[in-house]
Amino acid sequence: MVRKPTSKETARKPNMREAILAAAEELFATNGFNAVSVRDIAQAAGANPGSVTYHFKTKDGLLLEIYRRHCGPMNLRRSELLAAAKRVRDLQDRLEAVVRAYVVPAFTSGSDLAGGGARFTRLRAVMSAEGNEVARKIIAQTFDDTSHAFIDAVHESLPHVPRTDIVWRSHFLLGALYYSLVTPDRVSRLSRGEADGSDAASAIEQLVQATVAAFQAPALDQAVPAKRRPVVSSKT
Amino acid sequence: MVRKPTSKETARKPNMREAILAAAEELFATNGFNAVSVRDIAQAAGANPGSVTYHFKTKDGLLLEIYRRHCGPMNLRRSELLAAAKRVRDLQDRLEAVVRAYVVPAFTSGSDLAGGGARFTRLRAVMSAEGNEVARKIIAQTFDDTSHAFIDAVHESLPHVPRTDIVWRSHFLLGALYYSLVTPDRVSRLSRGEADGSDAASAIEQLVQATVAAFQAPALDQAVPAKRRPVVSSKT
DNA sequence: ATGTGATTTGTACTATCGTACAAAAGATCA
DNA sequence: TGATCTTTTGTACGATAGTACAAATCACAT
Repeated sequence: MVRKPTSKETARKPNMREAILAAAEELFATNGFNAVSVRDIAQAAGANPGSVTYHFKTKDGLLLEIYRRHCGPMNLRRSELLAAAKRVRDLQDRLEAVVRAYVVPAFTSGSDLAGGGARFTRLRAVMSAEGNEVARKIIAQTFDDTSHAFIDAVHESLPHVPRTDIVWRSHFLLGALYYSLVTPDRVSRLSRGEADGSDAASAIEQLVQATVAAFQAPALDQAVPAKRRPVVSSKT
Repeated sequence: MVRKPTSKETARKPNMREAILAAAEELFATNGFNAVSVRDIAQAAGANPGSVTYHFKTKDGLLLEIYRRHCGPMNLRRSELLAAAKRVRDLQDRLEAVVRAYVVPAFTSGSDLAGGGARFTRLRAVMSAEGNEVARKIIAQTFDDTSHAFIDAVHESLPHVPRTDIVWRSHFLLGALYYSLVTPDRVSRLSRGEADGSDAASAIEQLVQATVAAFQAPALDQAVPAKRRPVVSSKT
């Protein structure tokens, strides 16, 4: 409707397919999958609803393509950073480098996809929360390898911590990472404006620092030696 | 149970209202708000779709009532546990008790609502991820007080850590907490069966231990060079 | 310029959504 | 019992969902 029969020189539409992907990514990441209609996406991309069907066949197909578009580059970037991190000699520094190799690609773009890192990570967070079927399949078969590699690398830096504990803590890391991208405003609010939750650099530094410390916590087995128990007693 | 006396005040029938609430809570928590239809809820509760409208007027009203049902008891429980935790003398033990006061009510039932703790927390996680409007309003005005009280309590145990850092780390804690309830299977999978992600006791212990360590991490200020003060720029 | 294949548009179809509302069924008490 | 209030049922309505598809339009090699 807003279409203007201007000359072809002015605003040349580079690629409608890309516009649809970008719009869908943004809308899915902020509102969830089911809350966004194909018409919403088309409108945001300045396209026709039928165009979405043409390029991606179904709404699920569109989501699938978004994943396909990002998974490769992000995992590649993680592998590179992880490989580099493993070459750090000092164990303490290596741990931090390993954590950073996991965190940084999630916040920043890992390829030519403009600023896609944080947006795609947020998308994954939302799809994960919604229990989206399409997402779950891809995630499990695409990211588990990376996660295992990450866990192993952390374990190498912390041989005295049981692998189980490391799995838990890396799980917490991912949850914290997701949540930081989902509701950054909460950080700003709770800090009474002293911190900006949507500042990626701050988020990364804070997350890396906190996570390294969490990984370095004593193993759980010997940490609960029957001394502590008093406060948690009440139960229903 | 099968009392004979009739009093208009007490509700003791096979309450359909309760069944609808429980079914909605479960379905929303696992599939998100928009993916679940009123008819799905009615069917799961063994009720008629019209019954949902009768009791809760709208779908939003149903979600609202779920929140109303849980917020009070959970915050009350947290306040009690936090008050008890603050009486712990040893600073190290107190910090752990404070964290536990925040974590435990999220995993376990805080009232007579059967096993509602974890389910409701998961619901909150999902609504948060979906950016649900109804949820956001209630959350901000109901949980921010609790969060501030928690942050202050942590800060008292760690006076040398800037409040901003504590806000970030408590934010990470909530993210980790949410994610543990959203995809517990991931923990089981990544640990190759050695850990059970859906075991609340393990999750609590792991989360408390990791979080205490994260809170105790050195302050960030000296870890990050200058170049701070980016101020909140208007975002999209 | 023209033909050809790729893309975009407009529209229509069916299914399902949230919600409304009248009638049926229970419950309560004079 | 019959009157009255509460709850449940059944059904219907308008809106919107995902998708299909033919017509219109565009890009470009010839």
